[in-house]
Amino acid sequence: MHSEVVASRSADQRDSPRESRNGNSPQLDAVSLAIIQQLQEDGRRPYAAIGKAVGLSEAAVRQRVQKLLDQGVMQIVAVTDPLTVGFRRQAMVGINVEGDVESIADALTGMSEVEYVVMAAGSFDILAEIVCEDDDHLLDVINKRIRALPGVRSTESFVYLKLKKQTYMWGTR
Amino acid sequence: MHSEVVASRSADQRDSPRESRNGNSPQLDAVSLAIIQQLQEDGRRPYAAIGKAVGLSEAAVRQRVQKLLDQGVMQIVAVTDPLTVGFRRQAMVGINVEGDVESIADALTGMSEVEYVVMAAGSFDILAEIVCEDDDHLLDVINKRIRALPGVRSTESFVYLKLKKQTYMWGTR
DNA sequence: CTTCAAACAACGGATTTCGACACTTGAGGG
DNA sequence: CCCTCAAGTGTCGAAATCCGTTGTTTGAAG
Repeated sequence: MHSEVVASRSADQRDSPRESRNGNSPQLDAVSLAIIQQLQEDGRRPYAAIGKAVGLSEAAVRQRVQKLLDQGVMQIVAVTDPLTVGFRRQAMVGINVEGDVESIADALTGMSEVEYVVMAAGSFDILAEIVCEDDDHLLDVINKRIRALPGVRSTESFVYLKLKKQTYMWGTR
Repeated sequence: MHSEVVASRSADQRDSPRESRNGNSPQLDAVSLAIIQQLQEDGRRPYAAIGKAVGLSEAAVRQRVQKLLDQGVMQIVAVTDPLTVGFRRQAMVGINVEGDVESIADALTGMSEVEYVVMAAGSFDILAEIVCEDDDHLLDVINKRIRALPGVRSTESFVYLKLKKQTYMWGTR
């Protein structure tokens, strides 16, 4: 009744489970999409309930979910507003680069204060979101670490005042 | 050793479980922080395992987690890179506003294509992340919907080329 | 036709979830 | 000082879930 799904010789890549799921787009089928959608609504929804919703057995759902996690296509995590959890300063930093953009992006990816890195088109080459404990920490990261990277031409910072919305529900529309 | 936390007779508030957890910062204690950290590593980790890690009973962890979810402090969800899941165009939009910034932010919050809204300091008043299916859709949202809002003075868009990092692990450092 | 690997369903035991009840502690109020 | 109330925590048992295993089917390759 439902078929295809990609080959995907499983798990031998042992690299980071949550960074840069780039390279290959595993070509998700409708069933996997439906599973992801279920888990976007509730990351703890039981496998059996998901199976009923998408027309698969509990075991099959479990296999699919495990594979999606292993492949790095999806993470199931708790998400918070850092400002409510003790991190007092947060900012988006727009960065202009001369030379290899991707190597700069990789360097940012390695910084623990940087939660989000995107290569973009427009007046910034890279957008990076930074989470810090206080002003000193933020200043340090931006001025001492990011601006110090060779190839960074300029940066512009946007300090967060208030987080108004944060969703992961593209599936529900 | 650990205390406060509310009763949480469960679920009767049916409002949005995931938008604007602003207003009150519920003042989290160290134990709740530790619980959140556990769930940032694995959103499906069993309560008993979390309890062992943070020094609490399973039931106590269950109550705390439920309360954190009810309060909107935390969500447990599946997170993906939209680009790998069929959404071909994604962008960050910087917005300048004249008049009431918050009402514009609220309007953006109501749009399903807008996944992320932040009020910021700097050369933009608001940053909004948009997820669309294709170029036409993106163009429509930016030009017809966002720019049409009364009070929006100007916008600048940064189309995403590649998502390099996306984590929620501030707890682990 | 045979072989092989992947996906799935079925099953059973271990684990987890979840509601209910009881105990402890601390803050007020009479 | 005692009482009461509220919040947090621990224990327990039944129901549900998770998870490894096994066997079947399907599709592609040899």
